[in-house]
Amino acid sequence: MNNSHIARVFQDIADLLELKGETPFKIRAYQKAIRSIEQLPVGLDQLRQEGKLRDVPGVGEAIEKKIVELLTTGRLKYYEELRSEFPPGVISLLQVPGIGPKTAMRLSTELGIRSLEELEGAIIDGRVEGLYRLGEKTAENILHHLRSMRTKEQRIPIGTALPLAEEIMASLRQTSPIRNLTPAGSLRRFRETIGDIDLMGTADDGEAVIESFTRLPLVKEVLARGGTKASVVTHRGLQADLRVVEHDDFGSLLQYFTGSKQHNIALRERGQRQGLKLSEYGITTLDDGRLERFSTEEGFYGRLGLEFIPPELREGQHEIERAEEHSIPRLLEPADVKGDLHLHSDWSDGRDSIEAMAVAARGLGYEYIAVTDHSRGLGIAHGLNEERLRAQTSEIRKLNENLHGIRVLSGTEVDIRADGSLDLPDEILANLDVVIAAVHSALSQDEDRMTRRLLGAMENPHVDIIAHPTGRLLGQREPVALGMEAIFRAAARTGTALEINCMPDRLDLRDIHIFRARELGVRLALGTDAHGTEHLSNVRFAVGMARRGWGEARHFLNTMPVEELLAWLRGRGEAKA
DNA sequence: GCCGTTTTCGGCCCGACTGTTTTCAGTCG
Repeated sequence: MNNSHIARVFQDIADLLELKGETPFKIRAYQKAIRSIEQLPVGLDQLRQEGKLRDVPGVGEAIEKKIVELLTTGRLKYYEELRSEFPPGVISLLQVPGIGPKTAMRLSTELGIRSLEELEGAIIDGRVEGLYRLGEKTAENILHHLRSMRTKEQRIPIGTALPLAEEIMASLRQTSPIRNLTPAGSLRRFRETIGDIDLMGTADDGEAVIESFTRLPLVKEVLARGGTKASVVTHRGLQADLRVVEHDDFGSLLQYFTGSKQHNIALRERGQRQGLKLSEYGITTLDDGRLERFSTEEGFYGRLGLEFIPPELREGQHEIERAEEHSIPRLLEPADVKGDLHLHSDWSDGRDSIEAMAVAARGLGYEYIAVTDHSRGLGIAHGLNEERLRAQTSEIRKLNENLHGIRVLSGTEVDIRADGSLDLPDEILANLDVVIAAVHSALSQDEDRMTRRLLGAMENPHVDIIAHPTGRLLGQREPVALGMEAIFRAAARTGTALEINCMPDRLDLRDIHIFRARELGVRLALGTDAHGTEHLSNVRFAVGMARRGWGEARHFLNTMPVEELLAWLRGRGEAKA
């Protein structure tokens, strides 16, 4: 029973308690615990063994007991009893926007509705609008949400959302007098998936800005339009909201709309203890009812005695305590990255030549790149055999004599075969500057086998980096079964770096893994896995993940200057051997 | 159900919108 299973059980419990009409505080207590569990960088089973379950924010005596019961028996008596109190299918009605606990219960008990299909039928038959306090408009509204749930994509990868947001912002800046335009919400916090695009800005003439926004070419439908706010649907079916606020309130509002919800709740609870009431309009002193407004977030946090908290850390975990101590680390920034350690050329399945990749990388201000084409086992990707790899290495040597301002390192992305052996012999690997190893096949192996497979690769003294360790593809493929804690400990022990793969559909390792790996002293490496020059800038997505994992420049290989990096790579090989 | 620079008991974030109301319940972010 892993963390997400347990979180799901608690989510069901929270929903059921809502249906039951339990006190909101009890429900919130569950929700707080759920958020914490979802963001936990270690397994609950491990915390239990260490006796640290109660250290998890929101886990007290009762929830701890329930976690232990779930871990040891795989079941939870309280949950089963609670479920038996309600007709089957009621919980599913809560997924529909506009349907809360009260409505769900009435639909279920008065009309016998047990599923979303039955709900749709009942609305069409006109049975729903007959219920007390449920009119025609409400029924219509529910039907609309019900149908759009089917067609609308749930959350989309940040790799799709951010470029789209930037496109919107660029055209809005051109066509309207908006100032301070910036993303808010999960986009600004750099979550790996985004529900909708939230944008904010200031302007003297808010209405003119809103007007321009709703007329942008990529707007497909205008959902709502007011004097200071509008919601539109863009051509990809993604919703975008714009808020135009007064300059003097910009800090308060940006803070509020950046979230996360849990962060804001924690912040307000803290404010309350200081006799302050926090809202999107500012900070009110409870004694005299005086409202202070803030044009910057720094001012807002400062008023609470906190240092500025980078948006990527605002998840309601420990960031507020750290800001109180003024001990928030200086997080990794794009400018810290001095090179790319994972990319492909037209020697394997890349599109561009090594030289073209090198020139593009130089344009980004890099000092070096490592060419890490696939090994022979990946036939479909034109993997290199020993002979071609030797030829490539000598071409790189020649290239380096003629190239200025950038150094090309020789390397490979060697396949880790199903049996754990590597696809190229050690003597070949020994001649390369950088060796990345990765799993590309037999992805359904069980946890024990897969873990041993990766551990074996890490023990090889020539392997420097493990690429995309969990193999997940966002929204398409689950991560492979892997004992992450064992992987992290082995990586720390052997000095093998783990990659944060920058491909927007991978982002692998993910934020909570980065957090834990770093905690255990694992070195991390940023790799774009670029198959063309245009992919090199994807590094920003991994920088975002790194920041969410509280990563600092010192945790990453790519922040070293080239000579230091080469020395590290050589020294590490010797130490392992 | 959690939790403590007021508290081991008594609090618990804050505001807005919508529809169905005649003063507000329900839902959302």
